[in-house]
Amino acid sequence: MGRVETILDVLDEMFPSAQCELVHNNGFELLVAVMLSAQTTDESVNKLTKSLFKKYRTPSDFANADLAVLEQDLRTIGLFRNKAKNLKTMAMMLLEEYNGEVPSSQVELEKLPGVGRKTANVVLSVWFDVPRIAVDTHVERVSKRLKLAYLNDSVLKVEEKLMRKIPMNRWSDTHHKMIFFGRYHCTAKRPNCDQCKLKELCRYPHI
DNA sequence: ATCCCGAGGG
DNA sequence: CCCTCTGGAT
Repeated sequence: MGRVETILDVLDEMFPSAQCELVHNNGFELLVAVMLSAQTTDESVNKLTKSLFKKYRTPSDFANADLAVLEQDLRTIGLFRNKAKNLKTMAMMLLEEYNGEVPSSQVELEKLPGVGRKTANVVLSVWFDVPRIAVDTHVERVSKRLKLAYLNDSVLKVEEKLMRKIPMNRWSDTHHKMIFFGRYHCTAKRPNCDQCKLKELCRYPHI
């Protein structure tokens, strides 16, 4: 059995139902939650959005918000000043250019402030069901440890290699399984190598 | 390459 | 104390 097949089998067995853990009720809430999740655990994001989405329900609510107030409402997560500014401007752009709707193309999404390739890929994949692999810190670390990419590959290079090696109809679920694997098992610090079924395929501790 | 930046874990 | 968390803009 090939390396990729082995990895997919083990991931299927470990996390049969991995999915997006950011709580959201619509595409706009998902976009906001993903923007908030940069350098922040989704647990912290969910704790925040639980109250945030009661106060800010629509793009208009963010667009019309006083920036200083919005900053204070985001104070419990990292990078809150950047995120407040980006959310307000993003919401204004949705109203002006997209009739208040979240655009469904990569190019349009990446025009929004604070939205880069990773965030756009998550929205496309999770909300619009477009096959994408969003490479975040977990996916990058796991991919490099399991030799699906070289250590000096950029995140874009990692994404290209994953798309080439993994069947397209497996991109979405495998992405989430790699997230879970990285978050709960193959952690950045002190990974659980003892009972890891992928130990033989791994270059750790050399990254 | 560097900055932004709070919460949680070890 | 230090490191990490589903990054993006400059």
